[in-house]
Amino acid sequence: MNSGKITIHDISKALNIDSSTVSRALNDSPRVSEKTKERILAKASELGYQRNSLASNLRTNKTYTIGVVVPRLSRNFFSNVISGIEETAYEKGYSVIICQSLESLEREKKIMATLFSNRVDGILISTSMQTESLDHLRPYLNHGGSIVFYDRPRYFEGCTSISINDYKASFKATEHLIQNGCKRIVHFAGPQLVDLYKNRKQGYLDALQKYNIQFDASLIIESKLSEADGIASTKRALELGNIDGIYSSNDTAAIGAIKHLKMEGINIPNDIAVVGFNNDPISSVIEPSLTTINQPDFDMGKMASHMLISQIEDKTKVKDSQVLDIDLIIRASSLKF
Amino acid sequence: MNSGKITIHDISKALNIDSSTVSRALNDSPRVSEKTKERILAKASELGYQRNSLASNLRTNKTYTIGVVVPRLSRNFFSNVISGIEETAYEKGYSVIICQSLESLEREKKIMATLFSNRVDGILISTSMQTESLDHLRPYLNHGGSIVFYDRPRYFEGCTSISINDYKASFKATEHLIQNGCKRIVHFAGPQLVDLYKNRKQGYLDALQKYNIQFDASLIIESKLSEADGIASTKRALELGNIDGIYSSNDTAAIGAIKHLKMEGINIPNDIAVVGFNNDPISSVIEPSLTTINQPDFDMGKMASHMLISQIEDKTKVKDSQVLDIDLIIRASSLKF
DNA sequence: TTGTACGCGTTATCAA
DNA sequence: TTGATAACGCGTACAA
Repeated sequence: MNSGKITIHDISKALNIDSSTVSRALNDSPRVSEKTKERILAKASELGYQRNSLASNLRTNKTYTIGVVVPRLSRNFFSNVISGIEETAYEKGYSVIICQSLESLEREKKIMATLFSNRVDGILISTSMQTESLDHLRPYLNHGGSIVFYDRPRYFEGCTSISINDYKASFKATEHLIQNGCKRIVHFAGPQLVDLYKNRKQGYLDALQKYNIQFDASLIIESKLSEADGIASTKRALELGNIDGIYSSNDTAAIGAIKHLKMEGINIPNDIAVVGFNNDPISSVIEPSLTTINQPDFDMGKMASHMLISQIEDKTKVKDSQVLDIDLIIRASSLKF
Repeated sequence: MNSGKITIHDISKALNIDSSTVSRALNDSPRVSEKTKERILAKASELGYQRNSLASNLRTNKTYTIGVVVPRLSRNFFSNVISGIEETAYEKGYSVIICQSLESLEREKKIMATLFSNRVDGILISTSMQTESLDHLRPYLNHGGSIVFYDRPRYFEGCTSISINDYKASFKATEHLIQNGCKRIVHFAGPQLVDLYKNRKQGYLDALQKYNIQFDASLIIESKLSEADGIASTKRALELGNIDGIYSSNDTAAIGAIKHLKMEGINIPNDIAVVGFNNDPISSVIEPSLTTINQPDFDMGKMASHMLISQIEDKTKVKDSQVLDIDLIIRASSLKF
């Protein structure tokens, strides 16, 4: 009982051994005889001793904790990334503090201050959509902290990033539609202030160019890519006439498209083929099942966590940013007969 | 630059003011004159001072951190709960440490030790499927920590729980099938060592009884409720003959059922109606769309977080456990003509 | 192998 | 209103 207030000094007194020896024993130092080590460990568990990491961390200036800043936890993609992060962190003996920016720069700044004051050993961050300048990260870096960007890569003072090759994925997706006979492909683009969506658009454009398909600016419809946006964009696309393919920057909007096309009695894929991006669980369930890009979310989290921890533990080795490849998952929505 | 190593002593020296006064100023204590307060704050930001919470926490024995133990982050339900937890915690000035047990008791024990040693102010936990005894929580409680159980309620030493009325929800779901003409309803039950699944089964049983439908033990098929389990269970159900309804303890298995029934050319809902549990995003997309139980996951997280923090901040007030109500979302899979 | 002595950065207590 | 001092619990040079 009352096991929480036991300190090394209590063990020290109970055994008439100096607290420094107790400390060494608990840290399994070789500079303590096996015999006293055993006595100490026995007493520790008898008293229900639990180390106070606060004191230990203060003393050693090391917390075995990493901070994760995520735009929004409830998005499937991010929660899978975090799941991966947590897994690797756990294996390496690190705890994970999670904070959501909700795409707000102000929150992101507060979060950085909190993580700093808690002296986390490193930070994994996917910056908010509002974040342009990265000045608020500087104090933490100057302090000697390590930062790795995930999902949304940034170039910043020797920090590394881990992300997905959006351009290439997008190129592949568009190419796939072309090879399945599409000539007039509408692109549902995301907010162009986000690099990731810019890259997806560029991949689309370059694929068209490679196959000598003439570019028509009206075929690019920008939105925030919600399901409702997908429906609205589809309506606009149908008004353009002669559309035979839709490539959406995410699955959510693509699902909207499929729903609307079905309602209009348009055959997918023969009249209009559809390709999405993300490989949401839904994409395999909807009918017709949705061709899409699979992102290695879980693995991305594992790798990010791995990169960060190896940077924390071996500062000398400068690592390179990583760009993960992506798979095109071909399903019914794009295979014309 | 080098802004990380600034302590209150540096400010103290630079201004020739004692560090205790600096500390008071930084904590906005009323016992410092406005004038010196201003000077101190100015100097602090000039030097790029960042408080060291480790030291502060050690001294005050308070961390403004709560630990969350979750069986599996990548499940939609849990990530939404955590999203809610994080939201309320952030509002109240608490950070959140997240740990996954992956349904392993061994991991859960380690996690408890870590959270304890980090002196988190409170813990929100959904115990693993392997967890029967709660002895590993005792040291933390004795220490004076607060624990709130979420999703999977437990009775334990004055701790409170927040959960969902699984029994009632299950009763409702089964009743709905009966009222739609089902006479022989198969129940996909989850692992019966988990209370939650026990309650769901009981709700099913009691609904049958209320409507004088004779009980047939072979109609209850237990599994871990993966999609593959759902398919396997459906095969077994079909062998039983004369089935006209399936009530599954989660959507995942229900989706498996729908897929298999469609493959067999069985009409849903006219031949066999299907009801799930969880209101996964998929449930509204699959065809036919799935009737299911909606759980207020995000709100549950907010409330859990709220309960815990108010317990932390006002130990005297003993709160009651909460049971949240649930909605039956009626869709195409259960409406017979 | 063990003990001595001190410091990590902050805050609480007491005195001025 | 401010200053001096000790204490939170642990880890580590250094000495023995």
